[in-house]
Amino acid sequence: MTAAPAAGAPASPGSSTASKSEQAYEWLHEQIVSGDLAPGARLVLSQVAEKLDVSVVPVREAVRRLEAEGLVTFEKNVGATVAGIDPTEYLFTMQTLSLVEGAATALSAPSVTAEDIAAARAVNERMRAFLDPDPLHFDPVGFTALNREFHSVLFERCPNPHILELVHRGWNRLKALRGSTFSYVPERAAQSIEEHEQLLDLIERGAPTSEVELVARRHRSATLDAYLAHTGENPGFPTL
Amino acid sequence: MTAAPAAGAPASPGSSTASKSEQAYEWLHEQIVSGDLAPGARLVLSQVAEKLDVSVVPVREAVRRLEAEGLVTFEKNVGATVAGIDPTEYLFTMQTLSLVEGAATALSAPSVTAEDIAAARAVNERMRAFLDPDPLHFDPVGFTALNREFHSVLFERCPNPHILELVHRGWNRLKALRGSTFSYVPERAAQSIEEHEQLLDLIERGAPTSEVELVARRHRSATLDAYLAHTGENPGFPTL
DNA sequence: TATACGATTTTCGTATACGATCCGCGACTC
DNA sequence: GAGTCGCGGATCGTATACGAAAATCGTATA
Repeated sequence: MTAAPAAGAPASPGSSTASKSEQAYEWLHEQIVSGDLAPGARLVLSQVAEKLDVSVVPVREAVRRLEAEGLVTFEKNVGATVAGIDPTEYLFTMQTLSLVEGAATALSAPSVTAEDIAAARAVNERMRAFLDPDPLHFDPVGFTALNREFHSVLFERCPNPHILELVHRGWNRLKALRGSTFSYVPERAAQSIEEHEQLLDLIERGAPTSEVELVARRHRSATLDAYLAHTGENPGFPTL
Repeated sequence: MTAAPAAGAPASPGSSTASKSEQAYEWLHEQIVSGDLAPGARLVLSQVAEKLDVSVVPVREAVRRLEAEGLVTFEKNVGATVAGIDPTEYLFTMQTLSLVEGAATALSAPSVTAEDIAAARAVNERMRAFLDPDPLHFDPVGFTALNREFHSVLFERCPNPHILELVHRGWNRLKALRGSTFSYVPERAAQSIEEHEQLLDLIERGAPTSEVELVARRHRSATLDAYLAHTGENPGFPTL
């Protein structure tokens, strides 16, 4: 993952020594987004503490931060579990991401350089390569990773740090709830790549902010719609 | 403040005893949004702990949660301070709020009842009353409170809990950084009331979601623009 | 007088200890 | 035999204690 700092992490480059609380946070965060800790898994403070060779106090703080980010749920006197089992959660997360990512992409657009565009195109071509050989053993995980890399290039220059962080959080949540949309609806992959081209063209030729936002938002909404169509579900709430 | 639960607060009504960590969180949250703790104020853990008659450990947790919400900033080995001094912070917060509140209002619209509309109209009339007597001693604080009440009615039915929480956080941040826009640009108040009417009409007649979103977003952006025009500043970043 | 250095103080960071709460299992009663 | 009560293990919640880092202030020196 290229440019995807742990959302909310202080991550000051010059920080000499990371506090243990920070270590615990990073370790847990990594375990969760990498999928080593599956959704629903219990997080026992003392066990985590022992594993990292620290006391429970820093671990508690780390868990609280993860809770605020929505990566874990916490119940008083019961404990923490890795969040994200519920499928409606997936819907809400995708919808929120379409909102904030659309905005972030639009706000980034004016600052995106020709090099950025070129880099994004390169990533998109690598995604296309994933498609070609044989539609049958398509690798949704690798494809999704590239997908994030592609979009990262386009939204990382967002000047509004709040919105940018919301985008990071959204992506992290999605990564935590394993199986991306592309696992369920591989057909969507090809269309996605085409929309990426369209988006790049738009940015390249300096299209109005509002238009970039709309296209970026729809791009993600379309992925969500594909998922819904596949599961035969009804959103249960209005679409933006 | 009618419907404005502390964002992210577990707040289960049946929770018999609130943990001390929870108490500390609520107390600090209240102090901050009410303005009793001004932006920039230092939060010394031991002092807060003593004041609440608890140990520092629960206070630390509370501060971490507030940090994740953006109400306080935290520096390693230095301590926590109430966030929100920077004027650019204000810009970013308003911009983010315009994004998420616009969406929340649009998503709520289909669920808004005739009673809701009536309630909102009533609030808007009370706002108008604030205006009438004499433009000179206009009360921006009271006006802002009503303003939040008005908008609360329109976005609280948002079915996406993530987006709704983001809206709450945005409003809380704004409240923390004292002096609303209306303090600086009282002229904006009158126009704001008119836009409220317009928004209500739109929702009442079941306008398309996208239109509601646009109007709600612009309504907030316009307040931001008024502020910028007043300070003579340039956004420094694109507008949505 | 300005500056650099070092001691002191303040405050944070973490470990350890102990009480409180919840959950599961077995015994007792109807 | 089914349901309920009570006990014990597991885990969380918080207090206290001590070490570490940073800020502050005073002093000595150029």
